Amino acid sequence: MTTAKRDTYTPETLLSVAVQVFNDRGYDGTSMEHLSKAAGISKSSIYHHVAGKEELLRRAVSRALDGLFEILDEEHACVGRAVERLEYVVRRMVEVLTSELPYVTLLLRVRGNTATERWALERRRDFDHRVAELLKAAAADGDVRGDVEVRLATRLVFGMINSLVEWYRPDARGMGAREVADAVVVLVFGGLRQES
Amino acid sequence: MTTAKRDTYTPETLLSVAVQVFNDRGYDGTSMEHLSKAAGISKSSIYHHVAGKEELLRRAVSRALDGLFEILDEEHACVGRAVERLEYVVRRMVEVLTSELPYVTLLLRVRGNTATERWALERRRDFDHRVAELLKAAAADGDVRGDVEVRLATRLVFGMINSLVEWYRPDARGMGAREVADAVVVLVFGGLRQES
DNA sequence: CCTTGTCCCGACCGATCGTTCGGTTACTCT
DNA sequence: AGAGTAACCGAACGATCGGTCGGGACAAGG
Repeated sequence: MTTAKRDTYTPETLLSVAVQVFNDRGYDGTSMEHLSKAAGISKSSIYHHVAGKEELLRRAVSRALDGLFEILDEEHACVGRAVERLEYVVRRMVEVLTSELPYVTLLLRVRGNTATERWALERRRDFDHRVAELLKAAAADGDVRGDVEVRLATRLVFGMINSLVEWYRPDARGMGAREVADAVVVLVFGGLRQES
Repeated sequence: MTTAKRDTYTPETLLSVAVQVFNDRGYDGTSMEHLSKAAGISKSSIYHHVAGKEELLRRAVSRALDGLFEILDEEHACVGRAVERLEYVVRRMVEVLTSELPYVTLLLRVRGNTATERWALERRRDFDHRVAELLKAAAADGDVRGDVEVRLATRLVFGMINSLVEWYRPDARGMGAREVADAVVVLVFGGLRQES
């Protein structure tokens, strides 16, 4: 009775379809007609499951943001030397980006046209600031180079990590999330140059 | 007679206004009504200068792509050790990104919904491949670490550089294009860790 | 059998989309 | 002054937008 198997849509399964289309065409470039074609149900049927287009967006970016913020509550992100906590957060960010790829992709592309989008942008900024403070602490410890501004370095590192959503595809053989996380950590902390 | 001063719009001046609005609201999220408000002329007047919305997009991404491809033709990008050519290209990319910021921003956000957008994506891929070959050559020379896949490293470095369009603003005091270029080169090649 | 509720549909709503058109200004050149 | 034209405008086009509405199909429970 509780979780009887249904072959119909739930708000969650519909969301996974919608997010894919949003990422393909862009949120503004996606019409409810596009969604209905992709989901295989009529346009009006969508409104039986969700309140509208913007609710789909809100659910998606919420899921992405929740996944990111959970990182900061984990033990390894809270205790220990700042530079090690930073490395842990970077690695976990890559893991969340890859495991929640379509949702994070959508989050990183919101422009701020609606109230929902502006709320998403604000929460993103909060997360960025939390990580920036971590890097600042690592710099104060002397574990991170001091010749690059903390704010600037944070943005560049975020840029590298967030670029995952532009090219990472989970089905690519020989390129697991773990391998990407290792590469990101190596490049972020060690750089491109050969260490002889 | 040749370049008599006019206080009216040309396709170029109109483009600079349009690109700003495109970047604010997203291309699909921008209506011709939005453009007319921002430009201070009526919607129909826009069509006196350009063929339509898509031509504005094509002009903008063309300008960005031309600026990027010109880098590869410059002397320092063609002669010398691969790792040094790579460093030059990275530095010049940052300069082009900052000097042509709104146009490159628009370029990096096209999704591929129209023929124009797909053409832009294809040219972008060409450019990426050219730089990837440079990094590959540097790896063959032994000047770049071999424990990270060339393709992966290229994408991550591009991600860091391209993220400029998400936060760099030319009016920010104390943060010139030169300073950003230096920081990018330092981080890309040397990494975040303190070199003692 | 009949009711109840879930799930879905076609038809339609007012609004807005990108674009077109006929016509009016306002400046340039002779 | 008159002709020519670049720049602009309001009104309207068909299409599509996000969303609504009344009702049909179908399974579960009585």
